[in-house]
Amino acid sequence: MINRTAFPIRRHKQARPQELLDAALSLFIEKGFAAARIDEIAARAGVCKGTLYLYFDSKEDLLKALIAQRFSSRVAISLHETTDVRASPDMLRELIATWQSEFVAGEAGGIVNLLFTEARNFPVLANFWMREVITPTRLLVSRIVKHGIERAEFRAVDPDIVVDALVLPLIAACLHRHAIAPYSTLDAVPCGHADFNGYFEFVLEGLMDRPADSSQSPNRITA
Amino acid sequence: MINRTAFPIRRHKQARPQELLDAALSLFIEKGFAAARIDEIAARAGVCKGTLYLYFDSKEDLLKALIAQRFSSRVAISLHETTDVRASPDMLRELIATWQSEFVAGEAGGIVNLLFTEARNFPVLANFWMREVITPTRLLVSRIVKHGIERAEFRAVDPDIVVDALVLPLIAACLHRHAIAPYSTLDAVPCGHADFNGYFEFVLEGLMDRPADSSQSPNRITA
Amino acid sequence: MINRTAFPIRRHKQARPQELLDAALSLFIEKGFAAARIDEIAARAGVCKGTLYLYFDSKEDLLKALIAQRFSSRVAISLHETTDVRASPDMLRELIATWQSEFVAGEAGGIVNLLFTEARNFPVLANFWMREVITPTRLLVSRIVKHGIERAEFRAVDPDIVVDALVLPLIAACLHRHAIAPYSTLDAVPCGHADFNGYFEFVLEGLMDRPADSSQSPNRITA
Amino acid sequence: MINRTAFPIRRHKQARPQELLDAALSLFIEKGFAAARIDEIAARAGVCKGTLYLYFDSKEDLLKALIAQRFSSRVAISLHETTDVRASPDMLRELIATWQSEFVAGEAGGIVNLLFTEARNFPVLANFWMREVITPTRLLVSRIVKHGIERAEFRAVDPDIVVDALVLPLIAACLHRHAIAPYSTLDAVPCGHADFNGYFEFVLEGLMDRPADSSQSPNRITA
DNA sequence: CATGAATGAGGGTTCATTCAT
DNA sequence: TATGAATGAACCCTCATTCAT
Repeated sequence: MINRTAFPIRRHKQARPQELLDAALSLFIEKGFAAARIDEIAARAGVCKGTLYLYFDSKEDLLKALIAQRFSSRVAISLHETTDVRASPDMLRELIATWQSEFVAGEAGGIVNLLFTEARNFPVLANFWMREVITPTRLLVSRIVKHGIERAEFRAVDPDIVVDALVLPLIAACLHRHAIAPYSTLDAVPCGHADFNGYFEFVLEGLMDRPADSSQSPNRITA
Repeated sequence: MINRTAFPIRRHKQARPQELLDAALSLFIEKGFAAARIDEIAARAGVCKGTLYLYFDSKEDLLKALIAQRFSSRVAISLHETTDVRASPDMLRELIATWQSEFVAGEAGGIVNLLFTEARNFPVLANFWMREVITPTRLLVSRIVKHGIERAEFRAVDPDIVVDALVLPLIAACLHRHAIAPYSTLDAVPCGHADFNGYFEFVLEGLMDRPADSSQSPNRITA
Repeated sequence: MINRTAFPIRRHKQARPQELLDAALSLFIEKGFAAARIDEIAARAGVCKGTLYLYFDSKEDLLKALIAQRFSSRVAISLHETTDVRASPDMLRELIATWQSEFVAGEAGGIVNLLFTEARNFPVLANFWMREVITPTRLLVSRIVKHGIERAEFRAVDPDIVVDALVLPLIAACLHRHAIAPYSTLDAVPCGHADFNGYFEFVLEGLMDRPADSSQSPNRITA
Repeated sequence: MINRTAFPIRRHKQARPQELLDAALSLFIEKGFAAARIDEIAARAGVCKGTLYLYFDSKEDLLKALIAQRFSSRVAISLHETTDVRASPDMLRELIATWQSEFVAGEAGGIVNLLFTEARNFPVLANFWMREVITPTRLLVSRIVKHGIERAEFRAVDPDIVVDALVLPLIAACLHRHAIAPYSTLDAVPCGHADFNGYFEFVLEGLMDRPADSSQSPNRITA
């Protein structure tokens, strides 16, 4: 049908599985798992339907492979790596910036949205989200906060509350960005700032025992 | 088979459409739109499959009717009602408590989750969410904050940031509660406190120009 | 497509399952389980593909239902019923005649052939054949023979050998009739006589201690 | 990948077709024609799937080649060879023993089972069975019996009946052994004696005009 | 109005066959 | 000659929708 012969047909290709995974991920994100058609995934990867089954046992297997690859490696490991680093407000700032750029602004958030959408049908996703993402992230932020409190940089607040203040808005912004924004014509009012810098400083100020000179805050409005 | 009409068990026929809508909503929330079976919706409403089509043209029509009825009226109106009330920190406290009890702790959050899940296939849901929920809520919170700043109760911060701090965690907690928690075996570490009181006080303290005596804060940890 | 409307469409029909079973059996016998198409079974029963799944869970379920119905009831029970009857050579004669007319001459043998063909893929069939058909049949014949020996009507031979002599040829003839004969153009030489009377008398004569006057035997050839 | 030709492990290329035929036959016997996978046949022959198509046009072609080679030559010829031998009871005894050991006890019966199973789809198999196996076998046995009757060793019975008595149980036992026994857990009661000696003597005794001293029969039970 | 048996398009999956290397 | 990745027709099964009763 399609002029395959016009371009050199790529065979014996080791990259096939990855192409299929990429195609599957993009379609799962676009349409959801159930609505994504095997034919379309294969077509997007430039192969026909049967070829997909040379590399993956089933549609569900595609999703599981995606989880194993995209989450367990990239996301989780990148978080664990920072676990040992010395805690500091700058670390928090950096962590939030990374999350924001990757999950809210970037496309990785599509996976998070997929995860929330499909957790019902694939409970392994729910467990993965808790074990590999939420738990280590909350732990990391919690440690930094405790460290700050011990060194008297921060007020003595319940660290879990600070974790909520830092992590939950990012999740909400991520889900809004990928589940709502693309389909709404009314996104003039953003849900969650494109740039969380201001938000982070606000939380940090709330952590400081004495906002020495709050006029320095970039969030201050000079009426 | 049996002449059920002989018994007064049969509800008024006028209630039929509403029973079907209720059944549809509960199943959409439980299983998602795609996975909800017409047979099961009809069965839950106490009628047979064919009867459903006397009242609704299609499965999609069911969801659209639900949107028109449940979303546009109940949820939105309850929020609008509070719009005109005089702004104050207590109002914020109350607003957050209402949200928390209804959407995070209660079952109404299932609708929010459905909304996020199906916005892709039914963009009207995305628009509804923005127009009827997010925009008025943010506007309301924003007014209260501005009012507080004008009266010098609050520091002069960007009101949108406070809105983010108050609204986004509630959304994240709501979605976590309904999309992740029921399917995860690892919810020992909650995502978002069951009770947002502590969180709210933390944000409020961050809003105060001088946390005069922060030892009054319930979040303070007495080392 | 087909002028369904020409004939009154039969709906609400309780006979549907049986019509489907009949259609399935005839196609399984004709083509084997694997080669029988669900579409064709449904068409032969006068319904469309999906209708079949209102009554049976799967293609395999069709076969299992057939086994339960055709084997466990008709064949097995008819054999068990005769278990208590008083043993006699006439009983043997009758038993063999019944088998011959039903399994060799009649269509029931198609089921036996199906059973031999599909036992590999559905071991339950092999067990059923042994438990419900072979074991009780051999037991019955064995009892009759033992009874005859005790009453000195028969020579004292190993009953199992007589069972072999009576049962195995019937099985072979049945399988030949349904697996080979319809597809061979060379069946001029039959494999197993159409009528087992002569064969039975031959075996019976072999059982008699003294073929008193073998000239009475119908098998005797007067050279 | 690895240059296998560097090692003498690679068989002569001329042997390739035969290796494929052997692999195909063994798989056809094990799983049946339809369930045997081309991939597995090729793998068992030590080549890859595509190579098979260098030697055979299709899966069906494989079976046809097998028929031409294995069935028409080996089996049939071995039977024809005995056709000319002088008839005698000992010949019958030997013939039955050969059949028993080869087709019932041995693996050659798998071919017979394959033949019965696939005759429907490949009528040439049915014709082969009749022309090359059944007809000559029955003819041979018939001749021996007639010879015995002429020499007054046997009673004057219809030779076809004796053929049935001798041939059909072997066929039934063969098919039972290969189609039922491997898949049944209830083979405690055998269908057809493992050793047909007793059976043969029983038939032979029935053939004798006067079982002069039947106490010599090994089948006699000494009550 | 209400029923529920029937429909049939469309999905995921298998596997004999092909063909560029 | 040999490979094995790719193909795609055909299968079983699902389920929203229809319609005779």
